[in-house]
Amino acid sequence: MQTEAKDEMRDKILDAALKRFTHYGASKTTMNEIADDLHCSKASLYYYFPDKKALHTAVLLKIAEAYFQAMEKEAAELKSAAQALYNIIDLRKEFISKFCRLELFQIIQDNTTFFLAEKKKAKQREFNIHTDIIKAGIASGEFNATDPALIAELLVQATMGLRFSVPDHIREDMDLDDEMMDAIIEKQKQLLEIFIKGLKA
Amino acid sequence: MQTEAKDEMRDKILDAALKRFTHYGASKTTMNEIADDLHCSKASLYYYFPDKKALHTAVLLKIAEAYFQAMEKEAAELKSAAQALYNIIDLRKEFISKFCRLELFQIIQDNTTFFLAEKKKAKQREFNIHTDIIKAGIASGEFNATDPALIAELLVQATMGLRFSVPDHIREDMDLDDEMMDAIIEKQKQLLEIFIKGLKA
DNA sequence: TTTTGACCTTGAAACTAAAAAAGTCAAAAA
DNA sequence: TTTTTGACTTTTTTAGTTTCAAGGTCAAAA
Repeated sequence: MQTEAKDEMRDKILDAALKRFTHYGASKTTMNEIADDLHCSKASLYYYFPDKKALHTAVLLKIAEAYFQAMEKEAAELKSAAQALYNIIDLRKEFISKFCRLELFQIIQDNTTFFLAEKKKAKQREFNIHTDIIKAGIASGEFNATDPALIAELLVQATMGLRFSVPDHIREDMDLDDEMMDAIIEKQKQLLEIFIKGLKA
Repeated sequence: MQTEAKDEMRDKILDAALKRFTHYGASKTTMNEIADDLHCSKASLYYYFPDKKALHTAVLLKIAEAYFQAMEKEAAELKSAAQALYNIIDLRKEFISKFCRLELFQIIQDNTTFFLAEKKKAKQREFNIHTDIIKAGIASGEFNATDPALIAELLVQATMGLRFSVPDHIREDMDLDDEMMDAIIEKQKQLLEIFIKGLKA
């Protein structure tokens, strides 16, 4: 069966690409370099991916999948809804630290219909995870709210927004140093604390 | 006395510049155009302002002053702390709608030591206003919190952050259409609602 | 003290050429 | 038949250059 071997090669390409991207950034990585790493020809890459953008997208989708699965695991195994929300903040930090060098922002800036749709799906998935956690919190009597979905969206957006409003200037590459990162995480947790209090009221 | 007349001319220049900036954007406005509007020579402008950036800065400081004074008035006349916080959201919207065409972002991107310091001062002033409102809320028994300054900073940053996290993409010029603007204001008020509940707990 | 015309200087577009990387394809290999 | 490849074309990026509008200066005038 051809598809098995094909999927395997596809995966090898994704791994090689991810390595290059994390090390040198997506924009500085050429198709030839990836091919050389794999000891194959550039033309082979084009047998598996229609173009460079498709490769970028596939890499991004792959790591996004890992991110969401980690979150979903957190949500599934939760003991306390509040604790799950705190843990997700740390999870997100880990993810960003790990993959910030990819220059995802470049890919994410792409505003084609396809990509806007993918972004929307990803946002929705994150909202849903939070909705489930908040629902669990309501069910257990930990929280008190009527519209979990609305609350979840608001919480995610308010938390993410701090990433932009806490730094005193937004760098072009949207990158931030460790110190700033920690300051943001700290603020996110402070906000979550008040937010949770608000949900208990 | 020369300073009086000088200040008057300086003000006329600022008004003319503001008009041009709001109509065509700061980057599309030339010193010659401003001079022509005032029926004076470009060289005259340079008698009052050392360079174009100084003019930009002076215009920005002028409208910022009006913005802060409106906020401070709101804070001074407050009946309910919660209501004051809601009103400030509307005040901010009004301000942004009015001056978004200036292309302030360009000026704000300037990261010289001087400008970073000015930005810091402005942020601090906004924090202070919020701190005072929250302190008033605590004093009146409306809120229950131990660190008003920390809460104020968090509230401002969380609110402002929504400006970036609610839109599905951040435009280069940081501009947003009316529809998006309304969505953001709505979110800001929702957040404020929960935030205030959290402060009452 | 303030204004100005004439002048100098600078920086952002607008081209250009060269290089590098993206992308294609017919033929070979598996 | 599926996969791979070298040799090829096309597109994009970069670096160098020119040009011109806009920024900025100054000595003289008002």
